[in-house]
Amino acid sequence: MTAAGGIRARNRAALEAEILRIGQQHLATYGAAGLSLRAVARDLEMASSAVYRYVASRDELLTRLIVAAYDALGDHVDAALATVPRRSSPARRFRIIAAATREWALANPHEYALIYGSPVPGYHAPAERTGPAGTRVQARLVVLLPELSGGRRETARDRRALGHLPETIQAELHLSSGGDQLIDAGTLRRGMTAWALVTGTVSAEVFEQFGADTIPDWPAFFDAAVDDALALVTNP
Amino acid sequence: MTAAGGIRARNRAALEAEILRIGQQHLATYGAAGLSLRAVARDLEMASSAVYRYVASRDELLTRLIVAAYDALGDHVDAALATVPRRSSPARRFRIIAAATREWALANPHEYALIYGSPVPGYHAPAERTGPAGTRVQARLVVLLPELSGGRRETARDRRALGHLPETIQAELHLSSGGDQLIDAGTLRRGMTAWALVTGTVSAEVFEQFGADTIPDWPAFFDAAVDDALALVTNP
DNA sequence: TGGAATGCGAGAGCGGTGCTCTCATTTTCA
DNA sequence: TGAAAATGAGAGCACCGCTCTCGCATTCCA
Repeated sequence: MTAAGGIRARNRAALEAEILRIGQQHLATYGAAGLSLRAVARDLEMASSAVYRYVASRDELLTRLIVAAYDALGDHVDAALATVPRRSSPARRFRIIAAATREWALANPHEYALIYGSPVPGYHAPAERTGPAGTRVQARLVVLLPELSGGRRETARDRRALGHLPETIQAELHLSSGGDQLIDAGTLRRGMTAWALVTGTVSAEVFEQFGADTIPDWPAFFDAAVDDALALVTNP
Repeated sequence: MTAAGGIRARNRAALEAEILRIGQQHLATYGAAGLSLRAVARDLEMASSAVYRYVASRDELLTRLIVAAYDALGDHVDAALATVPRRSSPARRFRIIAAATREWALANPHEYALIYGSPVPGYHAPAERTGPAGTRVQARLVVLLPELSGGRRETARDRRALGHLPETIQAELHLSSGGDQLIDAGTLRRGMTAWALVTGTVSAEVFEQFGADTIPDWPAFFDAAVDDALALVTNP
């Protein structure tokens, strides 16, 4: 018995997109562990074996969902940044990026878990596929750092910790924004630590690492943490 | 065909312990997603149905593994603290707790993922079972905070964020250590943020959230982050 | 001490999963 | 138009969580 109608008519790209869409839906509903290719196939009214024409494996679908999640977060952050004047203060932009990240994480906890939680099964998301989408938010942050940083105090330890990373970042910065600002190891190191503070706080809230209902006012807690993160970068 | 010999002889407690042990082994090897009751049963040379006499479900085993992971981390931190004089400075003790947490996380990434990563499947670890073991490290930290904190500056936002939490903690502190030190909302809030910074940094390393091989010297990066976390608490 | 109650392990079985293989059909294109 | 490629379905394999029943061993207790 052949499936209803029109399935065959949809072209490959549309079908791949629909598989991703249904996958996102299942991910949001059941979480990564509950994601099943067979269930996706059922929603598509296709035989489970047929979806393997479009997705090589479950891990392949998971990888696509990770990329999609990175992109969704990136879009959300960019949209938030777009609501604010182009040359608003870097501190304000930092706060907006942090707040948008928290918002998106709370609205999409399973997607957030996919990218900022533990790597799902035993499998390792291939960096060459998640890379470009995965660094969008960090890229938005890095461009703020030079202006944000009060002074370029850097320690020998900062330089040791990051090695040639500042120069690498510097080159990319130069290419993308054309800015000629200098990123020293201290600023970059503190910026990365500040971001770890933000994501650590978001994870604490989303994953209830302090226990459920321990923090009565998470928005206030988060704002305070973001202020601390900012102070970390601006007052070395 | 009945299993080899002596299985029946082991009493219930020993068998439960062995199930946990094999579970830990599988967890460390294959990760939480690869944990299978049937595979544990095979290692025990038992029928899969028989292990259900000792473990109600896979989630039940997972919950026990979470508790065990919390305890192992707590033991590791306590052991590290024990190598240092009883009245060493709170800053030194903070550093030891942070370093021990990182050590343990790197040595046991899957266990770390279980407790500081994303909540595993769709299931929610019952707080009444993970609670006592889950707060051991935090308890070690909290007792350091009053002495660590330079001044008790607290903002209205700190008080709003934490509500009655300081009093609750205070009462528990008084019971356990008998100390009469006061924890204000500012100190506690900054202490929790500092801990989020530490776990955020550990997660960044263990889960490769900055990308693989981005940070050339993680020990140096981590030490710098811990110094920032300490500064956050001591210099409000 | 002997019978009853309980504990325990094994096996079969249900519905689910990922994935592969084959086969028939459709579409594409030279 | 006819060969080649793409597509979908179905059967099937091995694995999973979990349940049920059955037989045997142990324990308890009258």
